[in-house]
Amino acid sequence: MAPRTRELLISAAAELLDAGGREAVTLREVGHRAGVSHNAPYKHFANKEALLAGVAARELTQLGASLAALSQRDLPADAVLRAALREYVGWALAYPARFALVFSPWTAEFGDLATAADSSRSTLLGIVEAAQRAGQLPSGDTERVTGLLQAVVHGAVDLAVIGHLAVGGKGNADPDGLVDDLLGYLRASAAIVTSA
Amino acid sequence: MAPRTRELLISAAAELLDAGGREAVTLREVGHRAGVSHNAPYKHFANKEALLAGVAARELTQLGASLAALSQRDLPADAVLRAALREYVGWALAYPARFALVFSPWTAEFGDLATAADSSRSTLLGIVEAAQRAGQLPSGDTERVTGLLQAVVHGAVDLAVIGHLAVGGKGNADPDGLVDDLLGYLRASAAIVTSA
DNA sequence: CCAAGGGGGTTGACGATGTCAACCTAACAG
DNA sequence: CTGTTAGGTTGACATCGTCAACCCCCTTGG
Repeated sequence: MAPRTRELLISAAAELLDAGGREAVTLREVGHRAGVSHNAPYKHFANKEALLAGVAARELTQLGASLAALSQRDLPADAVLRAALREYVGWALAYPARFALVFSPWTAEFGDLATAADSSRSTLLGIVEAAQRAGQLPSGDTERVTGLLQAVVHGAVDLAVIGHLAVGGKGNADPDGLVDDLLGYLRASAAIVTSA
Repeated sequence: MAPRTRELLISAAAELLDAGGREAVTLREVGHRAGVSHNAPYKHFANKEALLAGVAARELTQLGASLAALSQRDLPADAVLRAALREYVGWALAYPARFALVFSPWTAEFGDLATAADSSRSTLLGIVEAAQRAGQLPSGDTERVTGLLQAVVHGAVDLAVIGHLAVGGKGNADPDGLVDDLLGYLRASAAIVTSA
């Protein structure tokens, strides 16, 4: 009566991931924490990588859902954009190992992951498009603008997580500071691109 | 008379890394490819992570040296900046696994790595400063501008390596296209920021 | 010249881990 | 009632990281 085993396995894996990084996730310990025995995971996942893909898919799905919820609560477009960035940055800084897992190279064979990625990307496209209409981001090819937005934010967050640098010199532990810096930068770029 | 064993080990590890990612790097196979027996690596590195840190340090050092060489050949500042970006992007796309390794979370205990990182960062600072003087990048706090430049480029490259997106919709396999897109974006932001 | 020491290498062992194979059992379909 | 199957179990195996013990030059101080 516990078809929730699959979810328990994913949660246990996420715990281990948070505690000790990817290497700390061992199939056996995952099984143990889920209350099943060392080979039970194979009844739900083809192998270890598939389990990790399951974790990544769950994270991406939740993130996408948060963004979708944001864009439904009718707020001004700039507030939605800011909140979306805070969501993303806050998640990455709170769970750096999950962030690293989600944005690590995946082979194309994990359908769930691809689906979750597509879904959250299209939500993001909607947010960007609204921000464009509100003049908060450069008009023009939404795909392109979204790509650049993703690049700036993802790059800043990744470097902050690693600790290689702090954008704006404010240190890397503060999501709000990071978001403010990035938004300021984006607005400046937006101004010139829209006027060109 | 082969005190080159350490370098051989690093090269072997890099090979395995390229061929199959981090998981494919096994201490035993590294030893074998270097012509020594399993456990010889422990005479040169404390453990597997230290060996990988050695690989990362070598990559970072080489990249830094390339940038330093570029900034010495007296070229116009914008050409140096462009060439530096091409170097970085080309390296990352050619050796995605090394790129992922270098920009993965490192514990602070690897001196070589920190040294290499500091060195190449200061070279980059010099390039950015020259570009600022030439009006190719916004004037103002060089640290901050460098940080943003790094964020945009690193983010775009990381996403391209993963395949999650292509900046500008041009696909992700073309270093030159990526550099052109990024430079166009940077110039646009430079224009507004300097004029403000 | 010799002895001491250590850098660099070897073999052997051990525990942990991913994965395969075989078996079990309860639920459910025909 | 009978077969199938999803979900779980135990046992075994090869591989991997790592530790311990040993060994062989080469250097270096006396």
